[in-house]
Amino acid sequence: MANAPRRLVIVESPTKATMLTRFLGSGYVVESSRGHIRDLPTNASEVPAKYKGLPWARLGVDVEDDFAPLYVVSADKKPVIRKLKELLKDVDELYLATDEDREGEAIAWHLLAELKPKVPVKRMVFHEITPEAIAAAVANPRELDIDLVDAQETRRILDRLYGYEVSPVLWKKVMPKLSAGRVQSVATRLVVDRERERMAFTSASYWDLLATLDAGAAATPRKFDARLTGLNDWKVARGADFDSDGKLISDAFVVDEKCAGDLAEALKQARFAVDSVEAKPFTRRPAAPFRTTTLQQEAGRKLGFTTDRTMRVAQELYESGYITYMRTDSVSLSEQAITAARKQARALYGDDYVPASPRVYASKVKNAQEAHEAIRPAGDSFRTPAQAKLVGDQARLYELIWQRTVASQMTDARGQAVSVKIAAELAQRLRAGAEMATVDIHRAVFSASGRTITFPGFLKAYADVADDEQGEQAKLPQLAPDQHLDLSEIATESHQTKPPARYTEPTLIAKLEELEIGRPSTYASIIRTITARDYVYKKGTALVPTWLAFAVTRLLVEHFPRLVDYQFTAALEDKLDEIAGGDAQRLQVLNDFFYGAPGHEREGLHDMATDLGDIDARAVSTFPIGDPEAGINVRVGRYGTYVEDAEANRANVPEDMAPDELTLEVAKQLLATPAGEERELGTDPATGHPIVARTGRYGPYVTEVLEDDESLPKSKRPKPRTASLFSSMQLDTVTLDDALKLLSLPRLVGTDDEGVEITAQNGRYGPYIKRGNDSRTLPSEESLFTVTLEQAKELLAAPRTRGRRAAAAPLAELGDDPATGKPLVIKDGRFGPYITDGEYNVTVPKSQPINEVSLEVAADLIAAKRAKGPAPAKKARRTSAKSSPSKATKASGSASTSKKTPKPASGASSA
DNA sequence: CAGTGAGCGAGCTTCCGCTTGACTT
Repeated sequence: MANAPRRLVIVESPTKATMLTRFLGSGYVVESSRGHIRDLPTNASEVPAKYKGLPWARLGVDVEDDFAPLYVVSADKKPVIRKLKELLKDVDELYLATDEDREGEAIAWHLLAELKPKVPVKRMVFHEITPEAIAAAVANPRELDIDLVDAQETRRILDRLYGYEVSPVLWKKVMPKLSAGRVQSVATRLVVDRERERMAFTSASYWDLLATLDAGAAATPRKFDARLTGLNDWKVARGADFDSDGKLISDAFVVDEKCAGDLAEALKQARFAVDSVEAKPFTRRPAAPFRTTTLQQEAGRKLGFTTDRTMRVAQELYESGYITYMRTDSVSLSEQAITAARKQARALYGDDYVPASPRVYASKVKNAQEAHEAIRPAGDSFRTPAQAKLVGDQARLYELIWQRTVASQMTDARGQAVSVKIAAELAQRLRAGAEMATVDIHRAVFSASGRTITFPGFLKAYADVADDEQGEQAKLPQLAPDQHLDLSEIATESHQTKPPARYTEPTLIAKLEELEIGRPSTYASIIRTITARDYVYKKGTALVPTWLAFAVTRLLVEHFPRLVDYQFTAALEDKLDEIAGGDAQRLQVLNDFFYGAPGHEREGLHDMATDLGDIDARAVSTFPIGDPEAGINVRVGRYGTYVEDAEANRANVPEDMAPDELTLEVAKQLLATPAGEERELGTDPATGHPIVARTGRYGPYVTEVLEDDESLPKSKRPKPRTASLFSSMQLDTVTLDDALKLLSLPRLVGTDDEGVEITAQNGRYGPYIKRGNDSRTLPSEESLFTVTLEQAKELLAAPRTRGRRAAAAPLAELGDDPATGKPLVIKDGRFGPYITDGEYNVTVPKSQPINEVSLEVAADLIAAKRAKGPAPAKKARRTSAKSSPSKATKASGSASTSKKTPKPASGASSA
């Protein structure tokens, strides 16, 4: 007993660890890493002190040394590492059982690098948790796949370089805090491009007829509907016959309103008879079991869940053991699951509903990594929804998953598709069409179709949305050619072609999956990111782009075209596969991406993100509305989006107005309406001008309304007096008296001995007095009205550096810097407490309590600052792209910027 | 996007993929 070897098995998910513990029994300790355990530092606070100040610290990747990454264990991962190290002390072997995909392999490698185990290490993989699978995994360990780890690291570094080099371009050219990335920027572009299609779309209108026909008392159903589809021997135009410009693209006949009305009238006298009946058998196969994206789509369509909600509920079901892992790109079921599904289908519906051999589904996802199974009920016999005894969202989502899984192992549905054509001969020819092309119509053709299910097969268990809609199709009676029909009702219907629909959360994610962008674990967060950045917002379920998204997308498309190319990620995936297969070098991939391929240095990210002179910030944010000749633009500004005409008149664009709603007419209307809310306070008795209170860019203010003399150019028109409210006043309570008082500013305080005027006024930094070019801040807003000439002269006589600054004593005096002899003090500044020696300033780190800052620490901080130099010198740009991939690696330091740690195989053979 | 005078210490924002954080007497 005591001699039996003890093993630590590390998996990624705690839930999986619990399940595994049950199967492995004594001798095994199973613990989880909870995902990745370390990563590149996200910001300066995560960069270890010894790397601070290095030019590449911001990136966490030393782009000058073969893109060596700097990895740190973030604060929330430290306890995990501590726990694992603790457990490692008492075992004889370590099994790294992270997922068998790129990320999982990398997690295993990071674990190895961080835990530095002294015991033998094995890499173990399994895709399903069954006794057999686990036994096989234990019996067949392998070594860590360093090429696969390399592929992951390349992906990680490239994403970092993209995100952290391009985002700052947006800060400079569009707005601070914006972001760009390989995934989010394409997601945003998709939504923007779709909106552009909608804006360019021209609708076409056409008409048709809907006839209700009576097949006689013996028929069931007796009445059915048929739609006009032909006239004489021409096809009648439908939506598909028009293109996005509203132009007819076929030789179909377009029925207009008059024609439709005339036809309806004429057809009341016509003879209707069945022309042809066509019946075709059809079969339908069940859909594959769920993977993450299809679950999100179906939960959205059938249950109305957002992707976030779907994933949250699925996580709950997974953690409580009801379903298998929910972040997967695989549609394959384990043997165990196939057996369970077939057994359940047979028990519930009978032998006829289960095919002779199991159905096998292959993944259609191109970059699928298949580390997990499809999403299905857990276990080797499924709990039916009733047995599961779940409630609420969990019950609904479980039922959906259960149905889809069981149905996926059931037989095809079979049925008959019937399509009927009915001809109506007009008693009199009808003349239709406009002057140029009039035609005679003598015959109208109507069509009706219906589907009947003869054997439901899998539909017994699971009907998808398409089936539901077809279920609503009216049944057709038995009909025979030449059978006479009576017209019961006839109605004209008008139709318009519709622009392409906006993306919804699930359809956007499905599109990203098709483009191989993003992973199951990130689909829901992609939506969160582009929403949080205000690139898109939801209108109902539709994703609508903002004008900000238009501006950002335009900048990227015009200046970083390669990075937002829809094929970029797919091509990258190919490269990563080559690296994983040992057929490509990561260094070359990164070099080409960052510095440009040899001879194409200009196309490297580094040059593109550095030379910003070409990017015209104003142009990027300006979009003409309608005809550019109209001179009306929509512009994305710091304070929101507005429209502007040639005379610089401006009006805000309401936040909930979708870009495709902002037509030229709407823009003109916006410009014609006075902006924003305002409150009329009354009339200035002195001038007769109305006085209003408004909220502006700098907060609430009052102003007088002058009649606009349209004949003068804007710059020549008289400017109305304006004044900010005092902080004691509010927009909805300010009175006319207050306003008049405010508008009386600036106040002439008096004239000094030299005859120079001293005035009191309110400004950007608050109240102040002014004498020529000299000024002093006043203590309060009220003092604008009370300050006397004497007080003003006194203020002006004092040096301006007095006042606040002199009053602000240092928070602490630390003593003299041993290096320079200068006194070090802590002062309170706009950005918090900082240490200064009079020349250099350093903000006190947040983690450091001010009263505990020692002289030594302060001196070190100042010294570090001094070492950086007085002004951050412009980074010298590399002139030669690296072309020698085989450079000596950096001396392997403790911070593990070097990747060449020995393989775990070192101890794999433990005999 | 209402207009208006100074002078002081900057430094941060951001990526994509893995995963679930937790307590206290």
